[in-house]
Amino acid sequence: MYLAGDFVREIGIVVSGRVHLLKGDAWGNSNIMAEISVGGMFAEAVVCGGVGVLPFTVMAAADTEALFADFQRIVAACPAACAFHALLIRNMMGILARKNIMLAGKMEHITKRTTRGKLLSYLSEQSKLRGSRNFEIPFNRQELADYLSVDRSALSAEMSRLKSAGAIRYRKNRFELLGKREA
Amino acid sequence: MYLAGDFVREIGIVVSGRVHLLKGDAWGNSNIMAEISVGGMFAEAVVCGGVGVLPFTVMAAADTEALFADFQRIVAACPAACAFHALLIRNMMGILARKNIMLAGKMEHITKRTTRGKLLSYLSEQSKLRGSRNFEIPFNRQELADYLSVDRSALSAEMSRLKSAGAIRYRKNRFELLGKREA
DNA sequence: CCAAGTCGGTTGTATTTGCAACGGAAGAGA
DNA sequence: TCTCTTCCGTTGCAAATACAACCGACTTGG
Repeated sequence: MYLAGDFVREIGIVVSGRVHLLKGDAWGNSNIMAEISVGGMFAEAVVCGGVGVLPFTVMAAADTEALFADFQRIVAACPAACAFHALLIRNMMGILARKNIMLAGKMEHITKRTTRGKLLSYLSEQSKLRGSRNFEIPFNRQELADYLSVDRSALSAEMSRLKSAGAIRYRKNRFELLGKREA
Repeated sequence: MYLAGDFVREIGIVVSGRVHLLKGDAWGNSNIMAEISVGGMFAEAVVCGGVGVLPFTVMAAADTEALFADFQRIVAACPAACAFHALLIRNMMGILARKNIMLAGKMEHITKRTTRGKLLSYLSEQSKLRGSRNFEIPFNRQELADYLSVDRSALSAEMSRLKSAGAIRYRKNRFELLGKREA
């Protein structure tokens, strides 16, 4: 277990079991921010960014085996000579870059102030992603609501309003964007 | 100018002038997501992540000079031999990692559903960051409201309530967290 | 000293949202 | 078929929020 504020040099990789990332506020409340399951990685940004100070607490949620890699040393040790290390770094760069894209995309939806804005932003992105105005999304209602951080029933209600306004059509997780612009 | 959806292989660096990143939705509306000024970088995550497809439109906002670097080739060209390239990749990894941390941190605040939650989450983080319950933040009210994506006056009002509840104290951009836990 | 601008707190109101509860539809399994 | 469960749309209501407007404190420049 690592505590928030600890200085870490090692990236963690969950080999078996699972790990919870906890965040505590200044008043002593804490809650689970994420669960890392087998194959998942944690603390990679902190280590690769050279920050070192953990912004969360890492706690095993069950009998867990984790692998720790001193990435700082890997990065520093053989600056140019070793093909393996160069590949590791390149792969890590790719992982971090893709995570950046995911985070930036989600941020774009969530920063919209209304449920309608968040929903349309998300649907618009998905539509472009699939290259069609008719597409399926990988979430059910509850998951979508969590992703956009809104209430499920409020999301359902908003979807109904958009449907009766003629902006979208949907059934289950298949959506179609129509011509009316209601953004 | 690059259009959203274009395939890019090159990272852009603004040498003079400035560049706007635009996002358009499925209904034809578009708005400015970010402004990159001199020294700033764009499209780096897309290129480094190997995704290639731009999720936004890049447009010069004035007479602008930009430098384009084919990072894909830098990464691929000399897989291990060249010390310069290895350093470039390491630095890029660091940049992406730190950006990840910033994004994840902001996400944590914004996903709170109430203004109070967002504010306390932010203040709590700042407090830990500075290592004291008495600290200054780098935002004025309007900037803080924008960062947390809430209304400025609503933010002010919430701060007043927290103050009279005995949870925080503040003057200008200096804050103090008190004992009462109102999270 | 005055005028104009900026910043931030307050208030009132119309909207929006979260929340709890209910009910129908669809699917799984006995 | 019957029951149990899950998913999701709907509704009513209390609470939270955005929005617009206003005001006072401060600052800046003349």
